[in-house]
Amino acid sequence: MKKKLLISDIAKQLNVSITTVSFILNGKAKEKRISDDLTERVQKLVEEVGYRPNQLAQSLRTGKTRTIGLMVEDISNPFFANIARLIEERAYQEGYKIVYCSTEDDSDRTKELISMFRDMHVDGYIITPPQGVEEDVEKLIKDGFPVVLVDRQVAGIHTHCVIVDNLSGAYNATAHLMEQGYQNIAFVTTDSRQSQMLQRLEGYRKALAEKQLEPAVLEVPYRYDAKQMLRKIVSFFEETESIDAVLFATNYMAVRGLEAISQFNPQGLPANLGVASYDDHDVFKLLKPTITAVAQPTEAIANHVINLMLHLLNPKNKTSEADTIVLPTQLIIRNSTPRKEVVA
Amino acid sequence: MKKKLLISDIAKQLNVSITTVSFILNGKAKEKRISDDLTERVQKLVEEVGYRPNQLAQSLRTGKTRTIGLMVEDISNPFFANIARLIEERAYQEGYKIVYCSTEDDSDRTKELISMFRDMHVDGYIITPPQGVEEDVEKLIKDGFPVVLVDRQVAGIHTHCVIVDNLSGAYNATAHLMEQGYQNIAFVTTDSRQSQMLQRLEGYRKALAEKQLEPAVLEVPYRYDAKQMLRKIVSFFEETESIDAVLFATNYMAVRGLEAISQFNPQGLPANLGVASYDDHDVFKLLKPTITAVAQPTEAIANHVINLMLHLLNPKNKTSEADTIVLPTQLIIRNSTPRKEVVA
DNA sequence: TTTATCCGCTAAATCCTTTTAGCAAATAAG
DNA sequence: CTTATTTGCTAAAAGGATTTAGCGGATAAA
Repeated sequence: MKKKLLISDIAKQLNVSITTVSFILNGKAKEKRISDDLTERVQKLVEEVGYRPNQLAQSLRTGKTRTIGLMVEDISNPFFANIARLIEERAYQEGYKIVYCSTEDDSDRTKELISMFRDMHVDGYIITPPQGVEEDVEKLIKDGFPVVLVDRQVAGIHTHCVIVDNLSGAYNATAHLMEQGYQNIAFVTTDSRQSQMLQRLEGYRKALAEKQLEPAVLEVPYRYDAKQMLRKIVSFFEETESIDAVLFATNYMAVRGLEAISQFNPQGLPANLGVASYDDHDVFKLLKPTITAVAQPTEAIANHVINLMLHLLNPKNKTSEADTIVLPTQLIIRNSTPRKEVVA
Repeated sequence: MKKKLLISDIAKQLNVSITTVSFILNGKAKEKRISDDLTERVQKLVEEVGYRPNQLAQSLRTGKTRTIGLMVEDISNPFFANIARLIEERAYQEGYKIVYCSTEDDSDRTKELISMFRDMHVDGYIITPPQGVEEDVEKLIKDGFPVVLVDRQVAGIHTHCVIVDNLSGAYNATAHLMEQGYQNIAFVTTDSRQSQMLQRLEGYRKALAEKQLEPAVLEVPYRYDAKQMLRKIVSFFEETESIDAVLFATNYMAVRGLEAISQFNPQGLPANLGVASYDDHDVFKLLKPTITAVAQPTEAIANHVINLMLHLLNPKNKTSEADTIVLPTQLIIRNSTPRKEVVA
């Protein structure tokens, strides 16, 4: 295990000062009027011996770690996993590392994680905020850290934010089901008061109201595990028999819900049932009845988020106004009829 | 933005030396014979003012970051996302952070990531290694870093390793299909030479050989995207019409493959086709024909990995022999008949 | 009485950079 | 011929902790 090279080793080799080497390595050769000749010799040696500055020492001195903290609700949820993956990709290209973790939508846990990230000296924060962390996040902002919220907004936090048009998404999905002739459309959602969930509910209600149809909403407690959720959905369907179509508020609820439904029909899902889901899923196209889905623009979300963050991290940019980016969803219609895709 | 507290602030407040405070905070009060009285006063003040040591300074001095680098093939793959999630959970409990990233099974990328992790001074490495990184990983080991491999082995790397019994898993799935009466069982896999894939292939071949059945293997190039993969599978089925059952080597190939199959049957998947998949998937139970799956013990994998890593990170433990842990899979049989689960 | 040991704590070195302030020699300006 | 300015580089401080080596006085052992 050969011992790590130090900047002093480089300096000694070339009979120059540490300062000079540091300037050159940090691209300040010109600014500090180091001769081109010396600049080259230093760069050549550094290259040859493979010297790499100690990042801890660098960070200690500069206060920057070139690390971004990413807190999603659940990294094992494909929606977040995909976004994380795309953000990570871009971040690495720009010389940033990503540290991520799952909040589980728990405010205490989230507070702890924020504090952990502070301890780690991350340069910026990307967060899908649960309720109840307003103060902690506002504190981050007040302390001058770049903060970008994703997927949901929280009243009381005034910062940059990337979300999708949940209301229209749910509205369009519901409208589509109505166009197909369904009259008793249920909405299965969670009981959490996350903004994106409330907006989806509103979109559903709005579409029904326009046709004077009655809403039928099931709120499954957020903390329910797969089994409990399944049971809850089963009994909901038992109680409200007239239902002929369902809109699920998330893809994992759709999966669980379809499982519940199939318990009625050992032969499989009833072909006459109308099913739509907020958030698409790889396997929806395999199911019968095929499932219409509100696809979220994960790539666009990730791109906007990381662009915003990189912009904020660049000291050259003045701190711009907090702006909210709302991205459109796409309704992916999967009927027996030829499939079309329509921008919502 | 109140300025950060320093250890010197604490020391000054109590008229003691920085050293003393440091000893107390690091649990060396007894060892260094600091009086109980002073120890308490220091702890009380630290608590009151909320002092937290600067981790960068700590790490610079100690050389430890309490960070573990986790490199999986693809964090957006549910199998890895789940493992990552579980590992993260335990790591946080033990005061370790996890930094993770996706190798995409690309050796150059992986080498870069290893080098990045070194620069970050992570304390340990958890890796799903692609081919071609033997030297780099061996170097890590030689330099004294704890390294644990997951999901696959690579010849030439001699270190701790947690894998599953791929051969038996594939063997059991194939045997099950044969018991159901299927005679022409295809195996759809990737062309990558990853150890776990080769073992699955071997399990499949072994089962067929015992009954003198002919194998029919399709290797889809690893770099193919969803569309290309689909096309490849479609043409395979067209060419080999006699096939009456398929074993897919991964769950994402299964999803793609089922899509391909359903292109023949606009009504849905043919009910008489036998389908099994290595790696289970949330939605398999919704499909017709239901899909028998080789479930991997994600929780056990994650637990073994993190336990091993924590053990290695503990300086009290002598460096133990490199050992390979092989975990059993579970064959989840989903037939029209009542579902049973059998340990493989 | 002398020597050794223990007690309770601390000064200073160390980890490895970046950055501020400035020096000595050479050139330009007055 | 002074006095500024520029040039090319550097010494030393700073960043915030951990850790080694040790100090002066009190007690115990010989």
